[in-house]
Amino acid sequence: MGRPKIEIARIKDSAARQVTFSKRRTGLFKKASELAVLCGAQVAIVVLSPGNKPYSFGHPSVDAIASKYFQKEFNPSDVLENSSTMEDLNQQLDDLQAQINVTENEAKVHDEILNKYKAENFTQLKELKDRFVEFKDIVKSRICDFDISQSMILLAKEPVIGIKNQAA
Amino acid sequence: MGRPKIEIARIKDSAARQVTFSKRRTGLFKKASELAVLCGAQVAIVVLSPGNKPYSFGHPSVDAIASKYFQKEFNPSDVLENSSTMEDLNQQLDDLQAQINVTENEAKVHDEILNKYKAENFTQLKELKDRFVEFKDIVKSRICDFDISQSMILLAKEPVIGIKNQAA
DNA sequence: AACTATTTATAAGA
DNA sequence: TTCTTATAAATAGTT
Repeated sequence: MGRPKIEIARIKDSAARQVTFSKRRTGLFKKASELAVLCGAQVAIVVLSPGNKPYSFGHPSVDAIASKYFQKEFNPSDVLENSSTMEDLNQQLDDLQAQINVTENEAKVHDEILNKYKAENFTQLKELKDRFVEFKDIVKSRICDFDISQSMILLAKEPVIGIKNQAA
Repeated sequence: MGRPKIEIARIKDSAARQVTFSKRRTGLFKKASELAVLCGAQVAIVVLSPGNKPYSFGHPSVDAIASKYFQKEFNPSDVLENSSTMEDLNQQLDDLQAQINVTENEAKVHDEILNKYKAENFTQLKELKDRFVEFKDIVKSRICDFDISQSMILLAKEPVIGIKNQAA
């Protein structure tokens, strides 16, 4: 970067941190804008400063992108009964297993390229985290979308107990 | 940028556009990560490709930042907030993010121990896969056992949510 | 998936 | 803060 190479770690000096925050936030938004224009992509960014002050960038808008992102294929009416959803889940699982298998095999072959696969696993890990977030969102939205008093639920490691007792 | 200076306008050639999308998306997420770490900021990015395929980056998570940004209350009742289930999910997410952060930092420090972390990531990956399987099974069992239109879905390690509101 | 020439981003300093 | 400048980092086109 500038003259010195810096390490990516929290900047201790608060004035310097503020300056860097301002510069890099501007740079990030510029990059986002370029990505959107060059590639016809939609990009939404929300940045919260350490003091929780929000800054946002959206192309076309944060709201539009957020609603797409959070709704996705999971609308209250067609969420889980939709067989394609289950197929999606199965497909995702298959893909995941395939990735694991590939990684496992390749890792045995070339010790030299372990680092590369390490990086790929890391990406997968982050993607899985996002998927996990997604699940949580689904749960949350389901709870929001229906009257709690009408329902019972359950997310269980083991199959659900007590639902039938609701009527009782 | 590379050899030629390019103008920021939609790339016409679709193959080239895809390549640029991939490169710049990676670069954008890296910049976002650096901003978050350097400045202690929270950053969420959602990118939708022209084909609407979603990619996301979140530090600590898209979900957490979106919740703050939109200031949404997700609970029609306040049951959820007291739910140990949601807390568990959030805790798991936090742990996951923490693991990711740790790995990310450590990997930069000691190249020599990359393989060790690789192995740990791999373990985490498999554990996540198991968790994903678990989710899927839960979903599937719920679909089998209940009429979706009459039900709500609840993710809980224990069936503790909302029962008390039934009478209300 | 690499390479590399070049542009772009930016850390310090003024 | 804004501008400057040296230098690190990103990346467009190529192979």
